[in-house]
Amino acid sequence: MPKPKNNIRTRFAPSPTGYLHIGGLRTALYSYLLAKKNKGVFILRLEDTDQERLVPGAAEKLVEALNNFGLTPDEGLVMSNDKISSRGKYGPYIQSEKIAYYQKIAQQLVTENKAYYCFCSATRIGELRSKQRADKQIPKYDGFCRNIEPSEASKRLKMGHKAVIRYKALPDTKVTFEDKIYGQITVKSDDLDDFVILKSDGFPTYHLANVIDDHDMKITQVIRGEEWLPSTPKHVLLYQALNYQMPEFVHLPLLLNPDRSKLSKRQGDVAAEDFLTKGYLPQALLNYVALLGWNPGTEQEIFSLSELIESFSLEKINKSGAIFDYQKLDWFNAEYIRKILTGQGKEYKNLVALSATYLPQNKDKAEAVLKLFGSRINKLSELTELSKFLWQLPKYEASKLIFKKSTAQNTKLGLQLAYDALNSASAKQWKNEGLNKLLQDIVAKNNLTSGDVFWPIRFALSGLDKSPSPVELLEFLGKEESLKRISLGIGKM
RNA sequence: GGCCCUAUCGUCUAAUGGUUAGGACACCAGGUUUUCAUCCUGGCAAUCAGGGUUCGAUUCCCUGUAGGGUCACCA
Repeated sequence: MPKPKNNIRTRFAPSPTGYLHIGGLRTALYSYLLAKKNKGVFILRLEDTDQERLVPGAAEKLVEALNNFGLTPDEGLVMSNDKISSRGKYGPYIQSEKIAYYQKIAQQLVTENKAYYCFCSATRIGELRSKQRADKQIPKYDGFCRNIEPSEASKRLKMGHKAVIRYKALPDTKVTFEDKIYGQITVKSDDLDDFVILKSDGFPTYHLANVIDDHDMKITQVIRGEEWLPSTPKHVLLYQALNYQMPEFVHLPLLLNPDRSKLSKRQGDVAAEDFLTKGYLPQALLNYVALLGWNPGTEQEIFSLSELIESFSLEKINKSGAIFDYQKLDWFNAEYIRKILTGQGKEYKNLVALSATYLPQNKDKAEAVLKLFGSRINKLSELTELSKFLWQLPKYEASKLIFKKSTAQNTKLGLQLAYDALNSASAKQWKNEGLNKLLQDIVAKNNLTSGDVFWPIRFALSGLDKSPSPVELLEFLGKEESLKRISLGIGKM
């Protein structure tokens, strides 16, 4: 029996910042898609090796955020019974729980003379760097501790001197690796620093922990943002030094601000959760973000998650960064809202429930409000403002009741006739078709135009230049409230 | 500044060694409608520049230019 050729294992390995970055969402999505496409495994791991930047509850938030988008990990950090837990046999999936192991490996590299203890203080390093900068040199560690004898080093460690472990990069060699997106990349080792792999607090740096974990978790594709491309040679060096099998590197083009810089907090929202609270649907956001830097090779734009899995391929990812365009996102969101509104299933119920959160005083009316404004909004949060006039009597100038092609006389007549007709309308008639016929009849039988009847009623009901149709409003407001508003209108004439 | 990456409408993108360079968003105009939105029709708009290679280059190569990323005991 031949073994399955591609036992794909991908991972999303964020650091716990307290929120899911929109770029991270896309990285997670692509990782998820590649795994699912190949019947592989998608893993969530937490890279929390920076003790100074610990954010409480960050792991939970991350798992939840991913769940919101349907990107549930097969392995690693998962939610069960509202609590975070680990699943899988390659853990720990939280790096801070694995410190001793990283230390052991770092020390092993020292033993093998592939790394060394460095006792330089932060002050010395800082001064070195500023001097180098002043001299227009590349800031780089000068190798001061490179040749300290092992016996000397252990003596100083025993005396309690603080030290980091640095990787010993060999001079005059080249590091070459193949990136699935960017192709072959070669860097001279002289351009590489003797980089730190273990910090003086005993925690590993990203470079070390990431390489060890990806190896331990048998990751086959390292998928991450392009900002990691310059440090990948360091990782390649570590893979070689540790005799690990190299994974495939897949660096994704960056998501950009409108000014083409890396997408940042400064210039708008970057937390996926913020988009959700603003009334973007997770499906829409995911769909939009999927198409930033990747295309299906067809002209299809609307994709469900399963359709994305179906169509996804690494080959269709492009190399240049993509500006995050809110207008296009709005369009996607509007498309999803409109599409969901035509159905009646689970998605529809969900949408109604979501809408209710934007109508805190009138939650029970969410479905009707959605029906009224669904085709008029880009995001659900707009419901709050748009629906305001439904809950309070409109204020407006009498002249506004008159349609531009109409007269005061006809308007007043139209309103009055409509009032009478509506007043005697039965409950059964108080529905879209019935109401429409009723108003049409008034127009036809009294030699009036639509503008003489429909416009003033709509205006009397809404007090707005732009609103849903009078029939829709009548239906929503009900007989009593509608008649009240119309008679107030007549009173103004 | 060193290193690395990138370059098609304003934006996201498709395509090709020979095309009227396609689509979507946005924008504009028209139609439908009582208004708005939806919907329909149409329009505007791009291969960064200069050299090669070639019968022919937007596509391949080089240089330039522009933009970005990165140069931490952060990830």
